[in-house]
Amino acid sequence: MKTRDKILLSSLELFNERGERNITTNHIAAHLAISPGNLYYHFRNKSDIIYDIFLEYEKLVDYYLDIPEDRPLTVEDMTFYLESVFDGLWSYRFFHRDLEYLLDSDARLRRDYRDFTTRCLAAINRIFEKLAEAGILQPQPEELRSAMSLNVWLVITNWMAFLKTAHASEGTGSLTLTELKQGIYQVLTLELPYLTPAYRDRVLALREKYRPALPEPVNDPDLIKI
Amino acid sequence: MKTRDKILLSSLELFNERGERNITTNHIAAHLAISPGNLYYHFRNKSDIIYDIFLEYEKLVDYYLDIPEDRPLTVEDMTFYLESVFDGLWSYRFFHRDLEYLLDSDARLRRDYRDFTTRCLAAINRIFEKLAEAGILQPQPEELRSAMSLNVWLVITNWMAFLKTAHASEGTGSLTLTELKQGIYQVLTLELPYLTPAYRDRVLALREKYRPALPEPVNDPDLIKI
DNA sequence: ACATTATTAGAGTATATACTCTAGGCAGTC
DNA sequence: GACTGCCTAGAGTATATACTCTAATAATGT
Repeated sequence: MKTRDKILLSSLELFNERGERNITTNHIAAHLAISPGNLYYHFRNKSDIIYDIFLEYEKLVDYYLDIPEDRPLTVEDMTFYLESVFDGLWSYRFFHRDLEYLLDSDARLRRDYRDFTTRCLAAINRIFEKLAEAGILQPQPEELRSAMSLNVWLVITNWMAFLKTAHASEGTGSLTLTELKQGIYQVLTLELPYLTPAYRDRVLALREKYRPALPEPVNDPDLIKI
Repeated sequence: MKTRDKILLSSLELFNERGERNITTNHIAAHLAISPGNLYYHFRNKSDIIYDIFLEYEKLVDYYLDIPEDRPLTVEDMTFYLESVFDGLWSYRFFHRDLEYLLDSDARLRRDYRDFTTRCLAAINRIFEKLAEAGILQPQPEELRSAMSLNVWLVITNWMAFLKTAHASEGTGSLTLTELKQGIYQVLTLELPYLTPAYRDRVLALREKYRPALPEPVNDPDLIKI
């Protein structure tokens, strides 16, 4: 693998595990056992590394959120979207953690992220629309649909931060992909009132699959440690 | 005013405006025209300043979220809760911005914030319960109510971060209290499907008051700059 | 008046961080 | 074999940051 790609990979790994704020370019170089000079040969600065990682993230999510326009959506599609989005969020979880600072330090990133958000919101909106066309959700006026889409976006992007703060310990091992996907439970909770009778039971059953093991995730007394 | 209090006040102001990450203890001292030594006479370290500010924040929100148990809740109460919570969020907005880092650097804060979250979620839950008792919302099983409360919490605590990222510029002046309160619109959107027919129109009218001026807040092309 | 305590100034320090600079290795190729 | 273009090492640097230390000044009590 090329050094440039190794830098991106290691950076992502370290950022995810310990937070962008805690990882310096020297850390990244040391982790790869290369010299700082070498790192700076491949990237002009730390921002450029982060920007490149964002481009990967963007590409991944755009790929996941591609909506087929030639056929109706199914419950399986919805499951896939939810699973995929949370997978992506997990893989690039450092990004949302320090989002505001990152956007403040890089105008490029700010602009691109803004467009990215707009695209995501439009995709969520379109998914709702198509789920209504497919008879899974009751059709709703555009105004309500876009407010709902925004709520879904807020829940999705904030779910991980919530989990981290709700946890007692700060270790990386105490937050798992499984827990993260309980966010799907929360998103499905948002859809609940709009389900058509025909699909209600089916989606309710799906939601159950993601229900947190303990009655209240917040009160999780860490009896069960991973 | 005592120096100690001036330090807390200035810190909060600077943190809110430029982010905790960008404000050093030397900045705070310089802003107050006092020496670093003086600052460190009053606070052992930066974490202690932040912790004290959190205690204020906690106290404020706990005060706001005090729920009267001797009478039913009204729509005015609900409005008050929403307005108050967003006011508090605005006054201490730096806190949620760097939350994860702050919790990772201070075990005390982590523990206290966890309890704070639990209390807030319980309060939201209780508000929903009492709004149902008052005939404003349809009663729901505890399981759904707590999932809803969590969604409300996620929307509230993430709303500001969303606004900041959705904005094109990074200036502090471009984000206003009015915009922030459009978050109330989003929270009321969550309640919408559970409103009783008797109160539906009234809450819908209330919600309209907070509706974003432009059709899509995300696409806000900054035509109207504050 | 005197002693004690609380507060403040301001220079200073150890460490970290993002980044630079120079020298050189290594593959291919004429 | 030497030239060229890409890659790498590693020492080094300017700046920032959280925090310390000493001495002086103000406030307070007796």
